[in-house]
Amino acid sequence: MNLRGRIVEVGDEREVETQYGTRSLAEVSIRPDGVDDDADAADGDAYVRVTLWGKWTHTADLAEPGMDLLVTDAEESEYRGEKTYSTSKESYVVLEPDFLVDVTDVRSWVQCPRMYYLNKLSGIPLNYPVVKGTVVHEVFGDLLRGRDLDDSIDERVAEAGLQLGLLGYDAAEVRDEVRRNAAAIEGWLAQGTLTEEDAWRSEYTLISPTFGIKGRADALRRGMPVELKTGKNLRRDPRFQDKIQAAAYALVLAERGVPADTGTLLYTKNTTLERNEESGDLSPAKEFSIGKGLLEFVVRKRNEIAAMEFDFSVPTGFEADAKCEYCFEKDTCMVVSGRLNQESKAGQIGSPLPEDERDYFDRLYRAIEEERRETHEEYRKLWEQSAEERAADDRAILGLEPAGRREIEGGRWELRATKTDDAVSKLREGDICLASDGDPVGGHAELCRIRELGDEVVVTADEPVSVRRLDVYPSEISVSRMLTAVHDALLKGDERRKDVLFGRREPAFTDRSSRTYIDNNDSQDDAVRLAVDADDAALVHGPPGTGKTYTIARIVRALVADGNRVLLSAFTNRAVDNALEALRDQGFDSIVRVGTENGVREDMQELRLETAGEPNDCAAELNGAPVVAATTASCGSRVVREQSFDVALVDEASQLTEPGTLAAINRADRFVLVGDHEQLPPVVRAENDLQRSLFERLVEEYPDASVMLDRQYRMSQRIQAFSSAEFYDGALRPATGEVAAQRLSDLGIDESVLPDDLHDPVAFVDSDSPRVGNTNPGEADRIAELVETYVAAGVDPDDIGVIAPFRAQVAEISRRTDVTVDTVDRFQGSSKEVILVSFVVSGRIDGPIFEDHRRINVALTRAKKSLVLVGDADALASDPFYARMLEWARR
DNA sequence: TCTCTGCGAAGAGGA
Repeated sequence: MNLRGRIVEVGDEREVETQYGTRSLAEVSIRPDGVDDDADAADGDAYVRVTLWGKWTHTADLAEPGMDLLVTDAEESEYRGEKTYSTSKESYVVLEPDFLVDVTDVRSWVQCPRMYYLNKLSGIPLNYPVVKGTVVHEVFGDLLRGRDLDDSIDERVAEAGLQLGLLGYDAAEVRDEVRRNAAAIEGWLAQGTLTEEDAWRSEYTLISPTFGIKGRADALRRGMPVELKTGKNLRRDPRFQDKIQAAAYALVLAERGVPADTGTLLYTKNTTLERNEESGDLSPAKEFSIGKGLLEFVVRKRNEIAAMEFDFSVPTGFEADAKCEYCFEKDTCMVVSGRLNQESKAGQIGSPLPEDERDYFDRLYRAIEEERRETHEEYRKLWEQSAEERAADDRAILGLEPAGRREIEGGRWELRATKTDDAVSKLREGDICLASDGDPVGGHAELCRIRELGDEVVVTADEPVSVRRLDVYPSEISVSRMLTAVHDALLKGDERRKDVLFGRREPAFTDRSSRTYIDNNDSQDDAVRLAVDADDAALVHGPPGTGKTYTIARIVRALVADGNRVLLSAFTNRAVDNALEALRDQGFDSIVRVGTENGVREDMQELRLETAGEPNDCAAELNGAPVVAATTASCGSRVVREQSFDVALVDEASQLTEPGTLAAINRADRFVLVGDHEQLPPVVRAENDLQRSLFERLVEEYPDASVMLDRQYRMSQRIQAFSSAEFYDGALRPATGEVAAQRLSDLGIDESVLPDDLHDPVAFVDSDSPRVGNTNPGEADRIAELVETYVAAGVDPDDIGVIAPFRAQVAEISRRTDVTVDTVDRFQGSSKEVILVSFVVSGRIDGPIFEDHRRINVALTRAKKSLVLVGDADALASDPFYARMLEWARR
């Protein structure tokens, strides 16, 4: 049986005499899953003792109370009337199984735990071995799928064009080198033993809930893992860490019931001309047998990582017997150790960062790692939640019926399936997701890209799968990039900027020009001047409708005119593209847009940087661009990390975590942040230090470095009044009399046909209807009627929007009307002539979504001419803030 | 059960 629970107590290791001789053991007490946390120790079933035998005492040594422990194939026995458990010959002991360790991380940990840590912290920079390695891996996959070698090389090298160009490589030389590597693969494939195509699988995605491991095997050959290495190894055996990697995949396969006892390492730099020193072998392939002992070793190493991550500790390198003098990362290791004052086997160089910077690092490191755990939680849901729960959570599309497959170019597959219901999900066209036969973890699953998501679903994948279900596949990328951003800011960041970030120096400004940039709006004009004059940082506070995007475009133009290279960034693709649209409207289009094909709006595609092609051309396009536009997530990408700018301008800065903002501003000497901390804050999964944006912190710290845009062009006076008073100290005002006085009649609507209670630009309709979960069907009915009323009065349905706090209510209302219905969060940044807000609550106002009043500020400031609040008056009146809102709406 | 956008998904190397 598998035994799992939370560790309560860990005993010391000791030795006992058994019939097999002296053996070591350690006892661990756990509270098994399913036993109530409050259960008393005296309660017989509350705790269970598990004896970990032999080498598993190593894992006991890492264990701490509070950690989760899993013992597979545990043996049950009675000892003095008490039921106890112990490890058996078949057992594995897994610490914190929910912490999913990547196979490549186990590999680097085995090399040196410090290398694991450094890779995580600083990310792997753009370098040739990695780029080439990726290309060779792709060509390998193509060959397995039966593709022509030259076609594959041409295409795969072209795909890496931008990266190769930035590294200064020429396509022809790379093709030659890849061809030499591929020759080793081809030669091996041609040895004749591998004729049955069915025995091969390429790029196999594996997740192991039991062992807490995830990864992608390069290939499976007759069920055995094959790892490709683009280096050279002339010795008889595979390198130890390479074996570990293959063995980790074998472990996951074992969980799936298909144990692998042999692993193959393919060293493609071993040419058939070079004879193996010891064995005389000519083959680049090295096989090794995978025994239980090796698998157990992998699990113990994996446990070391999980244990270290559990308490956020930092490895020193002494855990391993790797020799620092041979390590490529030695210098980096010593610098990081020195700056962060970490103990390290390699030693330290340089003096430690000031204490407040190290505190900041520790705080953010912890917060980011908490986010990582939340991401792992998302993986866990893949197998913990039932299919129906996942579908209800919008994380899966179920009930697909396979409707054909077709082999496409490159030996890949286009898979079709038909939807049997109209359930919604987070999945969008262009997303990477997990397509499966219905069981995403234990069954056949492939990572795929969604091409079409209508009644028919079309995906492309490396291998064919009968698509019955699609699941969101979580990614750690954003978490990893946050961490590297913090690393870059502290360890590579300019001292001058750090002084500003850490409150040691006020941002400085140089009077560069006294010219007027915008002549009909003083605060916008001030904002542009502030940004142009900033030597360090400028902050532009833009409440709803104040012409933020226009101002941003004007700032960028002014900066470029002064000879600056500008990075234009924002949290979302939509905001980036909006800023670009404004720039182009102002006649400026020397812009390169960095981003995925899917993320970039259709009309901005022509600005998008081509990442595939002739290396020199790709690199020149990027390097020569005076303005580069990308989301902050993209700013953390390997390519953009290589770029430098004079100024970084970040929109939606109030929605960004500090690390998210750092990712962009790290690339530049100076920065301009634009945002509104009275609107939505960053969305983070865990409650931690990431909840407050850098924008908000700096606006409060340096009021003199900020300008608030105070004229709004969106709402009538009546609509803006509450927001202005509650959130902007009354400083927000209509830009013109026309804006202030606008009414539906301006659209040619005869307002007299509207019922009396809708005559005022702000109206309240008491729904007096009960909340059901996160919906309020009665309120939804009322909203639909109101929409009809406006449409009947002549309002264009496109001019009407409905906002609700919960997605469930959004769905409820969407079923009743065709106008745009969305959550507050998704409505941020846009507006409509008429907005109806559904509050859902009844009884008492509670729940986190109502506590953050900034969300309400967003909801109430989307309407231009008419705003209708629909809710339960009694419930709203129970809270002072909402009571004030009611008073305003009912005036 | 609160809200949710991004991101290549992984990729290398030597005494």
